[in-house]
Amino acid sequence: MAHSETVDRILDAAEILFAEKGFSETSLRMITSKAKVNLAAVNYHFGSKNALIQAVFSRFLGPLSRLMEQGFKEKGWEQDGRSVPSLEDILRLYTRSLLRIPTNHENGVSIFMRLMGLAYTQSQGHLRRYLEQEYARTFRLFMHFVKESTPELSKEERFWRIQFTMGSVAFTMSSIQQLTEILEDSASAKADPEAVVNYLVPYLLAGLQAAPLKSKM
Amino acid sequence: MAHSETVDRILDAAEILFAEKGFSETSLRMITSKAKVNLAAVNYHFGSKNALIQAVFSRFLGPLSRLMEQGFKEKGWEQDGRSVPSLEDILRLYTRSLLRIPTNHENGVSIFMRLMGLAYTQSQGHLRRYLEQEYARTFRLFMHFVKESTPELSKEERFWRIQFTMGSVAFTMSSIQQLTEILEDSASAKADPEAVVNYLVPYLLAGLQAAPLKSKM
DNA sequence: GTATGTTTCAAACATTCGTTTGGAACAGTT
DNA sequence: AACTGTTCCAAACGAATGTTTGAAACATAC
Repeated sequence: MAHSETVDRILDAAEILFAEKGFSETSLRMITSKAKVNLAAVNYHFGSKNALIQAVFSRFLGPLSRLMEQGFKEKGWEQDGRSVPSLEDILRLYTRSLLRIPTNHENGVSIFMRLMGLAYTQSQGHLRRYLEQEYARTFRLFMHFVKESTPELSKEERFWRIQFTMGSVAFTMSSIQQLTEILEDSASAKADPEAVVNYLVPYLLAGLQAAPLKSKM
Repeated sequence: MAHSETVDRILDAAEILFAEKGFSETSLRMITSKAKVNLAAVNYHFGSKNALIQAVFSRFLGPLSRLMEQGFKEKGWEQDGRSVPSLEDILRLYTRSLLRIPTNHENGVSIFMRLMGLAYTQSQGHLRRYLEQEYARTFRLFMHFVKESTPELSKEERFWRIQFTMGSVAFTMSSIQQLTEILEDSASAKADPEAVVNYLVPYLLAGLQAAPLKSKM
């Protein structure tokens, strides 16, 4: 249940394989052979494959939630209070929290982002439900801040812009590995997640703050 | 091979189920029972499940490519020529082409967009290869126009912004069905793909044209 | 040392998967 | 009528899946 050598090995192997191939395309046998544990270990320690998938996520999500809420407090932001952080501050806090998730592997951050992208697009019913339940609080907080920072937008327009924003993040992060490889072939610079975020924030900021379209062309 | 009642029924059922569940999560038996044809019909007419997946895409991509190239010619844009369309014109042309793909079902456009999103995130090797090969021309044309319209951006910055843009489109469209349902619950307006595009274009435009970040915070 | 609770392991389980098979049904031609 | 090529269909195939089993191995306590 709690901590164990075997449990960690399974989680380490699983998160890598899930990120590489997706959930359905990764079999328990791939995981257990990569982790060098017995096949039955997954069902023994986690109960089922779906439970393992959720366990992989919660190992990331726990620390991430704590990082974000800690950031709120440090900056003195309160949901009920009157302080209204700027959009850039909000985006910076969220992206920086993402980048600072503690992980085992070197590419842990990339892996987690890829997993989040997969979770959103690959419509695994149980996972979506789990994330919504586990993350409703953090997500609503983000919505709240965006709302206070973009009072000029209509409710609908703001809703869609948040979707576009999440789409950029999820999609980019879900393919960040392949993308950086493409870029490193042509250009010379090594593109780590931190650099990508520095490109991402101004883009998202401009999109969220854009003047709405008045009339259709 | 060519046209047949059975072939169409299989394609119709397959594209809906793929869009709903994903490729790996959809079995041939689900498809054939929904299409009310024999299980062996898929392998008889298409050869394999992977070939069926590609057939589903080519039924969309053929008309889409023709719509886009027709748009280029109508506007007098040429890849080698000197005419430099504005970014907004480019985005408008691409999104309008997407919206005008001829389909059988009522929600055909949403289905196709969802499929494109899945194709990009769900790393189906064969499908990615097929799309890159089939679509290289159209994609490079888009890159070319964006490059000419954003001369102030560095090569790297432009690369990433194009990724962010594609992410917004792919992600939003891949979940447009669920998202509109959410919105229709809270708000009253019905959000069809055309309306979403009218929200999307200004957002993307602003992001692509944003001033690059000078220094890291 | 014996007993107890936990973890590991090889083997088997039942299902489901994509694919193949061989003949029936059908259409068109000679 | 007899032949030919295409399409359909029930049935089966082998492989792979997630899960379960029951005994072995291990550790810890009495």
